[in-house]
Amino acid sequence: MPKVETFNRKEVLQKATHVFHNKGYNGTSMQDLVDATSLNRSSIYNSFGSKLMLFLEVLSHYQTTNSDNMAKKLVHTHNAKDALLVIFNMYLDSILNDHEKKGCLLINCKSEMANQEPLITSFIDKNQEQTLAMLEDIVYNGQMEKIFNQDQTASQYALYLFSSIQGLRMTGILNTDKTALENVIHTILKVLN
Amino acid sequence: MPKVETFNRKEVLQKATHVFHNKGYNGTSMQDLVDATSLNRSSIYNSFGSKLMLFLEVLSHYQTTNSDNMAKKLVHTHNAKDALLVIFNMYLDSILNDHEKKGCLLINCKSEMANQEPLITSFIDKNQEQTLAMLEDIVYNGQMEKIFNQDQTASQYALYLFSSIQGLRMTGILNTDKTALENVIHTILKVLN
DNA sequence: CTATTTTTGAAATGATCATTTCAATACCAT
DNA sequence: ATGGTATTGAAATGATCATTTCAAAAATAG
Repeated sequence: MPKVETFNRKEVLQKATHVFHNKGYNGTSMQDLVDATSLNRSSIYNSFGSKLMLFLEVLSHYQTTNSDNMAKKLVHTHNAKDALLVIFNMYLDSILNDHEKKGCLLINCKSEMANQEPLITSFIDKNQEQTLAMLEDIVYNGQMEKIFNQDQTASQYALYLFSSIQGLRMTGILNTDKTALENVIHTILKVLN
Repeated sequence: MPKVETFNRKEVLQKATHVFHNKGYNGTSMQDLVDATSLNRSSIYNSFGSKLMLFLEVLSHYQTTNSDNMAKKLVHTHNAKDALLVIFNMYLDSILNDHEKKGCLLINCKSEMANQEPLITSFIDKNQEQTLAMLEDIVYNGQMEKIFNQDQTASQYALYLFSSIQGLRMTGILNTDKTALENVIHTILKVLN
């Protein structure tokens, strides 16, 4: 039948991700997105609906990419302590590669939009629940293996770790001293031993 | 000589702070500021220069207000551990009172603008240095009093605490369970004993 | 090759953006 | 009171905002 979508949706999403990550949601204009994707304005609306819907898809793509990446690395870990180290080192890497001080897209998004766009808020909320579940699972396993103490429940430690990750990523925007950040990670994880 | 500034500058700054805190820098329009301050558009430009300059003054006012508040509470503390508890409980209070999920203005600002506006970046940088210095001082005193261990230097612990505060404040945007957050604070501070 | 369906391109929409302009107004020193 | 100066109000600026419109182009199925 018809002419079919010619562009590669993932490529377009990646280009849009870069723009939103650089300038934030409110700082990004439709013109920015047209320029970055080299898609026509009407094609964007046709394929994604609106700026907000495109942004939601960008967030989804960003999250999927990152958690796939993490899952791949977690496969090769041997115990819970290893797993947490892998996770924290992934965040450290993204800090050290973030030469433009952009921060984490999801954290920026929460900071910018949690009190403005219900669709965004519930997306972030779901994302957080997933992250907390993953962390709780790791901690629980570590406690079963007697690698981690039981001073707090796995759920409590998970929230602590989640909070620590966000703090690390925010700190890393303006403080990029690798040794100092490694030391922070070491201090964060110490309490679990 | 002339007609003199009729409005109260601090009141205007407070009203502007509310708008910027609610909607972020890019989400706030000059019209929003005119409406909120009931100042004339030209009076704002006349008195503050531009949207960015007004925002910088808002940040400065926000920071001063908060650190004055903190200094007042720190006077009544008896030791370093008390001091840290007072600080973390102030952040906990602002989380529990933040029913609109606005987060911390300074953290939001770093997330939104650290990679965009050099004037903002250097402001935030100075603010961070001050906070780190304060934390280092408290930790140092705690170590002298043998209340805190010396596993890390005061400077290292200060960065860890700074990171933890930012994480707590970000976590508190969507997780406002008081008991859970108190538990996170307890876990954060445990490593210093 | 043609009919059908969708994506395009480019322009138009009307709202809103930050900032400027300038006459009118309000104040203070004299 | 009055002259001089700074603040005001209201409108204008021109750029940019997100989104829509619609004819032209492109691609597949028959």
